[in-house]
Amino acid sequence: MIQHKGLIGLNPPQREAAETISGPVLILAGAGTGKTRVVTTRIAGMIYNDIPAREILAVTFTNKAATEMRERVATMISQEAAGEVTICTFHSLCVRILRTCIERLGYKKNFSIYTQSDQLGLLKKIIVRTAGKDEKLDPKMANMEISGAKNRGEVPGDFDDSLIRIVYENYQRDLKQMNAVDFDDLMLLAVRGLEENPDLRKSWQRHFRYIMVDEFQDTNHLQMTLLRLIVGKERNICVVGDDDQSIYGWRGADITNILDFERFFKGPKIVKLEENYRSTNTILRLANSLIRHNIDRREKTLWSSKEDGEPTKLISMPDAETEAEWIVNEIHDEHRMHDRSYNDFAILFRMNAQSRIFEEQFRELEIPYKLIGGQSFYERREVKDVLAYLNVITNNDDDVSLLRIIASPPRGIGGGTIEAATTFSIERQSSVYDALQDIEFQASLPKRAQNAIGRFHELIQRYSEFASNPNADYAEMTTTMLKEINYDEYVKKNCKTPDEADMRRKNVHEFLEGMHFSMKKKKKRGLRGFLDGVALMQDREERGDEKEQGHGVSLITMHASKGLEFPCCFIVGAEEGTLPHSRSVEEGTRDEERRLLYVGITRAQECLTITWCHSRRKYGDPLPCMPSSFFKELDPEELEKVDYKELADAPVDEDSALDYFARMKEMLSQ
DNA sequence: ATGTACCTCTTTTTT
DNA sequence: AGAGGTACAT
Repeated sequence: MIQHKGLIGLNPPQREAAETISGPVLILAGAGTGKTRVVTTRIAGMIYNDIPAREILAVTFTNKAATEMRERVATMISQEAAGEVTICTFHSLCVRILRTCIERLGYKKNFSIYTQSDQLGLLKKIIVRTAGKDEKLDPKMANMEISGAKNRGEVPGDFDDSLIRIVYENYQRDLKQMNAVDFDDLMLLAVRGLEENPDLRKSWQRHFRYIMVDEFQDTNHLQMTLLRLIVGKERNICVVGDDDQSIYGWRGADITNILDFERFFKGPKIVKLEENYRSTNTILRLANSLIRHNIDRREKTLWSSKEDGEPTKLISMPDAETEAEWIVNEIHDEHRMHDRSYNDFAILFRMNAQSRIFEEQFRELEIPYKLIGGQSFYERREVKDVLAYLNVITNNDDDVSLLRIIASPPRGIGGGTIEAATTFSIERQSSVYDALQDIEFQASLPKRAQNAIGRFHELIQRYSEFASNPNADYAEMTTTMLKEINYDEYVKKNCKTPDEADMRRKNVHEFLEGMHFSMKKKKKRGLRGFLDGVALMQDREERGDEKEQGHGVSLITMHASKGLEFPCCFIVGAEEGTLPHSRSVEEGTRDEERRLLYVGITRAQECLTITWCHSRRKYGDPLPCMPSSFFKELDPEELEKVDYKELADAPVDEDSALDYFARMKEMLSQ
């Protein structure tokens, strides 16, 4: 291994992790231990050691992580070499594999990718169709079951429950009929493609001789299988992760992948990173004291060379309104009196619904905030409509998208016709689009409906043809089409307020601009490629250089906070039933909730406050609450327990008050 | 075929 | 408290 300047400044374990480039490597990187730095240095090191950049693959979970890694690698090595390294998400890797081989698996090349909401829509229809309207099987539940089954490699026949078995069967059949795949299929089919075709397997193994995986604790069974298929004889696989931050078990992440890594790749070099560069020792000791209570884990103890800090405050609040009010005031004061940037603060909660009350408070005091996560841009109704049009244009068989657009805007094809067409398509095993065109089917319809279908068909056909030209300007095409169908008017009609209409119109506009921009940047990937990109992108940013990232206090779920850090964190709503969530207690996944709190605690750099409420509204009316049972597990030495009453009666801090007046004076004198 | 009013049900986390 | 769905009216 040739030394290079990137290695300077790494601590000994970091350096060891970065320098070991052949054979299996497991890097156990605790929170805030400089994981990304190690990974990027490792990639740079490989390049310095003359490993061709194109043979390196780094897999992440999110587009955001991939982009970040790409950028950081680019600062360490030549721009050119950085561009040759493949850094992508699991899902886009699979799309890449499938676009070349999916025909061998019985799908057409132009397959559509269904997002979660597409899946749920389809499942709901199937449930109604097979079990009747008042079936209480929740589509979300069904989706979870099916997704779990796919990840475990189970077929419908493996289900005892006959309803879910039939729904699973129908779901899979319909997807294939529509030439569509869901997120799990992406993994599943890529795995199947590689398993069934040794030639493909060989060629991908030769292509990527060096493989790295980020956030390895989040991998599921299928992803592990995929890795084992593309890792060649040299076994140059390096995984980085932290079992203590495994918080996606409910989504199929299999923590045994990291706990039993040796079982899959024998004799790995294991490196532990425990020196933390983020938090005060006070916070780290608190975090360590909590996570120690998990039994199945790789022992790690975070430490820092930094000094101790303020003890963590544990505050009880009467209710969620007071909690929000107090915290927002606290942030306001900190900002005014100690000149702290609003960017330094984050409010961490268990579920998105908890953010609303904080938003209200922030708006009242006119404090800037940013909601991280939440509804994605691409989940907005109007954006989904436009996407559905584009999906139908690229893949006529995509029934879910077709049914979405066929009455948006209304064009004289109503419920009756749609239902008849759906039934007909099921009988004939054809797509709804084809059913609509069927002469026999049309004969059963009134003249009016026939004409309406004719016009709709002509529209789609015309744009499909246009889109098949690889050099077409798709953004321009979409704009024209939306004008032709008078989409603006439709949006306006369906909005309660003019403001809302404006907003939606702006979203469509923004989408078109993003599309224009993205098509210009990556010209050759075509409309299909653009749609793939959108389907695989939950993170809203990537299109966002022009738009300011937004600044202010971060409102974020603990799940979404993984990987981030803030000087001051507030973990709110730490009540039994919310922070270990009641459902996780029922399901026996309390350990994962503990890790979630651990992730929350380790986000804080300098100060941390944890709050809980004696009472919280649920479904509208107040409900008494108990403090989180995790409090007993936190080292009391590191905590300062406070009751809200003490805060309310507390005299104003004299120093800060003086400081504040001094500032005001200064401001006024200018 | 479309639009409106009420009624229900829901609330975990999302790559 | 809010969204989404159903039933009914236009």
